[in-house]
Amino acid sequence: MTTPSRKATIYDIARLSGASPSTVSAALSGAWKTRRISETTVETIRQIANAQGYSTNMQARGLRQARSGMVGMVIPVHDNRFFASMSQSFEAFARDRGLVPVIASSMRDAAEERRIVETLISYAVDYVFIAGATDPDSISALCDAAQLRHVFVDLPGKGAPSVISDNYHGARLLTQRLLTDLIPSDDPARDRIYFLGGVATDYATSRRIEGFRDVLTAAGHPVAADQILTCGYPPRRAMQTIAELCDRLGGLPAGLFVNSLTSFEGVLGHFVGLPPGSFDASVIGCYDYDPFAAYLQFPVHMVRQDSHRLIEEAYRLIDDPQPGLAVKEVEPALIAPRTIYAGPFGEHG
Amino acid sequence: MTTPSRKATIYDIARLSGASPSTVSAALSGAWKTRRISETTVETIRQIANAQGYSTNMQARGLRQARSGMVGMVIPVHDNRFFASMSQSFEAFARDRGLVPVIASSMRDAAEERRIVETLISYAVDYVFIAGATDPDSISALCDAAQLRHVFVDLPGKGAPSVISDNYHGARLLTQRLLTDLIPSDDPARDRIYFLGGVATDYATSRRIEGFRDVLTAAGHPVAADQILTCGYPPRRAMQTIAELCDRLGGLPAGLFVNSLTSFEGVLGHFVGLPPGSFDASVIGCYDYDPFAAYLQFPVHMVRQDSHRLIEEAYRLIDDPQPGLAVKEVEPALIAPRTIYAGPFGEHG
DNA sequence: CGATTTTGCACTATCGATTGTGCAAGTGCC
DNA sequence: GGCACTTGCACAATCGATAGTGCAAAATCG
Repeated sequence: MTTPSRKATIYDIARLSGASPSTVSAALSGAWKTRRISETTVETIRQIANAQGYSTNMQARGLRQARSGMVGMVIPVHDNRFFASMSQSFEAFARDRGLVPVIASSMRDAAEERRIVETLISYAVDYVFIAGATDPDSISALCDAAQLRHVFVDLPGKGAPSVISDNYHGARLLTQRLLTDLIPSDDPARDRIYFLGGVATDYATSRRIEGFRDVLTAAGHPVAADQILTCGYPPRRAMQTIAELCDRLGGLPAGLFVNSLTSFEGVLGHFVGLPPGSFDASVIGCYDYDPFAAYLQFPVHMVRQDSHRLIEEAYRLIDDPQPGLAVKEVEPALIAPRTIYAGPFGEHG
Repeated sequence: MTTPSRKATIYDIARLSGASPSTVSAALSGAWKTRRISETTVETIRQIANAQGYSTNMQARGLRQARSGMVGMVIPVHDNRFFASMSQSFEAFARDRGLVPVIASSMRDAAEERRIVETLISYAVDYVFIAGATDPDSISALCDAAQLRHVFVDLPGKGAPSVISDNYHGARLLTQRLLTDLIPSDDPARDRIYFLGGVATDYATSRRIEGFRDVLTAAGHPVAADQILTCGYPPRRAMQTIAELCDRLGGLPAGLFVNSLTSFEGVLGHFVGLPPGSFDASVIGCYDYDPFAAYLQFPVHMVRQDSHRLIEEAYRLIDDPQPGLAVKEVEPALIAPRTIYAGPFGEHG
């Protein structure tokens, strides 16, 4: 086996094998059956290609075929359990179908999101998934112009099929659970469940607030405006907000529905300053799951979104597009405190 | 603005503007200054291109230039805090230099790792980072054959520059810390610090064991073979191993050095069954950081690897390759229990 | 004003693959 | 043996961009 100074092409293999470039192409791309190339010729070519360390130039193939064999996915951030596990599933499914996954994060910035999609279009990805879209309509416009199939995940868009987590139902489950465990307080001010974190106009958050509100209202606990503390996602904001709340109430509320792990991180930052036993009279829940958060000093009920299913359904929608506008909802699960969840990728590290 | 049925090309823009395709190319690619195209012509072309929603076909450009404008990175898994935050940094740096990041996970499988690198080569990525390589030499051989610049991250290779976390030093820091907090037990069997998790032949783990051993030995606590429990990464294995250890010792050891978050997850799975107060006489540390793990019922000392710096240095090595074989080590930091780390991306969620 | 230089652009080959088409040699059948 | 098929492959066009080169018109100069 010689070491060629440049990468071998089908022309090199053609020269070495005495066949024509088109024959080499057919032999190596698998098209030889339909192109009536004899199996012996194919075998010869394969061996030479192997010896030369040949590999297809995907840019050339892609140019000719106007496809690239890549699938794109846009996520808000990588370093978040939910999205990271979506990435993992996305990649596994992509590989199953022989596609190359390209994952980019938008940092929740609409302009960045658009730029990413434009870039993916430039690279002729075969289709693209947009998770947690900031501006779905704008994305759909871009994709339509480029005739690019796309699916929204976790946050629905009007311009394309969507797969979302059933946030309303998840929030109901968690709220119900908190309500069941609630220890009535003699202090009426503290005797309520508070919703903390996220942005009220975000689709997911607004659905969760609806679920939260509906369950409480139905149980005869009307929800006041000051019970909904949508202070954004950063831990620091949540830390400040919970501190102010505790100040105002003169202690922890009877119940707390934390809307995201990052907010929960901030909540913990405050809790650490409290004396032990402070949590005994409170029930706490968090939308989203983290194995370590499940093992804190106090029990935490968590909701685990099924990112694997979300992606699975997204691929399904790409494969056979439904007539009309499909919105598929995937049920999340309530995870009891101190339970290690072993999911599709739960065993890896 | 009309909506073309297919994506506009430079030929369409050429027809519409009356210029030649090569002029259009130069105008839009930025090469017009050196190609002496007048600024008014460029402006006209730009407007038409804009109106047509033109975007460069990167496959065509890549084919011609034998580059793609993409940078590849291979990581073991996405859903792991350390690697996810590496992804985030990798992506940010890539975008800063106008490159498209492509991240793929190998699931710690050498064959998969090779396949990914071969694929990246097929797509003509400009260079590639391999994090936590399973078989670095084999990867280097592949890259050399394709004349592809590459850097190893977190686990060094002999065939290319490497940036690694200073595992030895990190392990020393953590061990020292555990030693300082150690509460001497009257039961000599339990009065030792145990190392739990990982695979002894893994580069990172072996370096950590060295650090662990050296600190203990120097402090007059020789390390017996049964103190090193490298049971792999999956939580379940760690859970079983710690259970057996506690059985054997008749309780928790005085100190525990857990080698990874996933192992720590398993350890917690066992701890949850123990009565409260069981941890009072033990000091516990974990190599790797997780904000929630830092807030458990008992204090946990954690080591935080600086993934951002690792990637930064990796890009540096790609930019100006050092003569000889560079191995850059990046220092990890010891994080006290109950501290929220706010790093480059610590504020997002 | 003629010679020389500069400006501004068009022409054309090229990157490495795929794909529609053409054609000679071989095969089967009567 | 002659005709119709089939087999097995080569030829050439093509995808959309970039880059080397050539050339007319405009500008500059003495």
